[in-house]
Amino acid sequence: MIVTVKVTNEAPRGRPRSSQCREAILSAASEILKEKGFRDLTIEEVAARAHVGKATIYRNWETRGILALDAFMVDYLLLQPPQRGATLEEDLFSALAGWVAVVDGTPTGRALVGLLAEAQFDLELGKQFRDRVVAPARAAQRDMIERAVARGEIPPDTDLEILMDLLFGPAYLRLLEGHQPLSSAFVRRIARAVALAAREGVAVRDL
Amino acid sequence: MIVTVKVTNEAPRGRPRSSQCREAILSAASEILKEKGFRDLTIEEVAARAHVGKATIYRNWETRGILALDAFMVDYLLLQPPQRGATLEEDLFSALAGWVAVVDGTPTGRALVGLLAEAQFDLELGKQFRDRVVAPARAAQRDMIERAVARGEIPPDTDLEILMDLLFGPAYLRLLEGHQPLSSAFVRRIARAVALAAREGVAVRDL
Amino acid sequence: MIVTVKVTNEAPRGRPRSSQCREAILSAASEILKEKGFRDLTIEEVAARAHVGKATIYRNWETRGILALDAFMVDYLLLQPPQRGATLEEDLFSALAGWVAVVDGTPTGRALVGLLAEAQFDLELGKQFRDRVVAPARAAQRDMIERAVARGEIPPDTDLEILMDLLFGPAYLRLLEGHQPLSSAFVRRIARAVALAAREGVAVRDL
Amino acid sequence: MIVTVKVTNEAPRGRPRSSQCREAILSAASEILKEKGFRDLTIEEVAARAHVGKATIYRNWETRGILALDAFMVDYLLLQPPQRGATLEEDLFSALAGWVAVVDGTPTGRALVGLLAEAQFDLELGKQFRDRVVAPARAAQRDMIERAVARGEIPPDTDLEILMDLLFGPAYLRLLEGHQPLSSAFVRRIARAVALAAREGVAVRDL
DNA sequence: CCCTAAACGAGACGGTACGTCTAGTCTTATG
DNA sequence: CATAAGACTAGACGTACCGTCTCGTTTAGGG
Repeated sequence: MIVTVKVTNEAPRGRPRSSQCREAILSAASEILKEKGFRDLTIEEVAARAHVGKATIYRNWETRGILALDAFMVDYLLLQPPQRGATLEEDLFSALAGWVAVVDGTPTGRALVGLLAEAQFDLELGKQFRDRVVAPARAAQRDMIERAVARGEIPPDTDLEILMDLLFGPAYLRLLEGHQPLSSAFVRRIARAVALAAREGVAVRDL
Repeated sequence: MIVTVKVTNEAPRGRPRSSQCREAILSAASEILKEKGFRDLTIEEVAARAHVGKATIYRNWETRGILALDAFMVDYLLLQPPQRGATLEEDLFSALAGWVAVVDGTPTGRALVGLLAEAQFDLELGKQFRDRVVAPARAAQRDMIERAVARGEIPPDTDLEILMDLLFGPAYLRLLEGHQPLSSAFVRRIARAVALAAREGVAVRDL
Repeated sequence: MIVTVKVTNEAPRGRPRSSQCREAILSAASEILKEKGFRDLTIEEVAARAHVGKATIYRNWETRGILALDAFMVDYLLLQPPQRGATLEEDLFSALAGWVAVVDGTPTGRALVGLLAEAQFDLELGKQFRDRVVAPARAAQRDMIERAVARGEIPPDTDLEILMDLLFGPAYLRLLEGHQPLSSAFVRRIARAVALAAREGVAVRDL
Repeated sequence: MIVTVKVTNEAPRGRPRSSQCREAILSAASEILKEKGFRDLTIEEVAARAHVGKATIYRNWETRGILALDAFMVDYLLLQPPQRGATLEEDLFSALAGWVAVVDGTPTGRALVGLLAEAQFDLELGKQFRDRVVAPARAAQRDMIERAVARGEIPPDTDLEILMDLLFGPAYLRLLEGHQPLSSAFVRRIARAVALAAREGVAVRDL
């Protein structure tokens, strides 16, 4: 497959790529992703539903995975609600509970898992997933930690990454393995444990 | 697809199924799983490498996923080392460090993720994954908790499930998303945080 | 493309190729050839009409051209009538008139031209066309010449090839270029001219 | 497809059609015709080689076939040499030998066959082929017959069409089917046979 | 010791989807 | 307004696998 990416800043020649097209393709892909999941999302069907030639899809997206990521982002980002509580534990709870609401038993959740699996092999997809999903989420969560530091709840050099991994990791695990439900009791306890660890300085950088 | 499962205890008629066959298939599947990952494991290639007809594979395994699970188990179980330390934190550390050694940057790790993704759609695979991978692991870990209870380190009605999710979840997350390395500093801090939470009774059942 | 042709006389292994299949494909191809001509005969449509996978077609025929040749043969050979007259001119007339009836304004005629054009590029098709269409026709015509020799109408070492080219060439030309009709007056005159040339020994070998 | 044909004689508005363009297109088409033959001449490649938009080609030529005919004409006409001998047979021989030299084993010959095949389906191409290739050739050949009539070699009401079909038909046949070579012995005998037929009045109109 | 019946290898079968290519049309900016 | 460039819809190309099937060939019991 060949995807030409413009590098120079010459004047663009020929017919410009249609944004209508891109939107039709994304919304078709999004539909299929919800109905059938990532595994059964085929370029052929996206093209048919969007009334678009297959070449137009290949012209705009390098791989099926990256197309699916774009389609996934629409729903995933829209549903992420920001929250601000009085204590770190409250913030942690609402962040995790919000995520659980979006992914537990939903098409979005299944799509997320499918993308993660695909990203193990499609390295470009992995990179984009980190840049476009993980990094923005972490940036948004940084504020939560900073406010807790400002309140004096936790040490100033607390490592955001470890704390967020401790918070979301257990939930990812239950989402993936399905061995236990993502109940609100679970969310509450995880938030409490993470808050405790943070307060006790387990996550400070120079440990 | 039709897989006949014998229920009655009649005498088996005809040529018995060959265990040589099963082994050849499993080892071919295992090879491919390591070389190319779950996504690129095709029945066609397994059959060719094992010098076996495709029907023989379909006769013995319901789906590609379950075949891959069987192939995966060989490596995954062999490499799981049991450990017994002096404190809960030591035990948690060695358990997590052992798991990380098996999956971080290894074919086994990539296979694990592929299987988890497939299990979102192949429900039977999900069930078998829980029964044959998750459940035995948890059973093995139960001893670790019980010894900590016996030593008086943690409350007696501590919930194993939450504790193990707290321990392994963050590592799964880093394995999946690759946003941060599975360093030994990471493992150490996670073990410390989980031990702390356990001691403080965050995971007791009636919370 | 890869088409395996058996050369050795080993026992055949695996499922034998289905003749039903071959027949269904040929009759679908024949239909399309008549309806739309060689240019618009696509493997895709043959497969669809014959309720057959595309791979089955590619497994049995090297190229679209050779498939079309096989389909063409059915009609072309069936319609070739043998004739025996009292004089060479009568024989020549009935041979040419028979051919004209089969190809003038018929799907078979258009198919013939399409195959000839394709054969300019598909050398294997050209070879098979000569072996399976031209050579048998010439063999059948040889009898006509031999009888004329036996009757003493023409010299004994008359060259069949030249005579037949003189007979059919003009008709091919009108078929191809369509500049003049393939009328029965035309057929009559051509037969007379060829008979005359033959009698006068224009086609003897050592000329 | 839509081809706008100007009927009125209004003053032309806007940028005039470039003749440079037409030439670039024709010479690109001619190149490809020689390299790959008619079957593999694609509008896409012509446009690319001529540094021309595809629309410009469609604006100037109705079909691929007619473009190819235009490209073909350049070579075909250039190479047709006129000849004048002392007898009809000499004239016939030199006419046929000249044609054979142009088409036997040459790209021009293969292009000729491709065009003839295409013309079976593209009726407009067939018409243009007759008007621009066949008709001028016959007009040129008329002189040969008239001179033979003037010399008293052949009857005055000899049918040019039949005679030329008898002359060129056999050569077309060998060109198409390739069953026998277009040797000079072949050309000589055909010329002799046609001259004989003409002398004997086989081609007179009221036969 | 043959008979029976299922398992075996091989690979053909009807399908689906792949990623590429070309057709013929449409839409920009440029001349 | 013609042009070069190239994006657009449409659909065929030849390939790779899917899961099923149909062969001829083993390979065990049970008669």
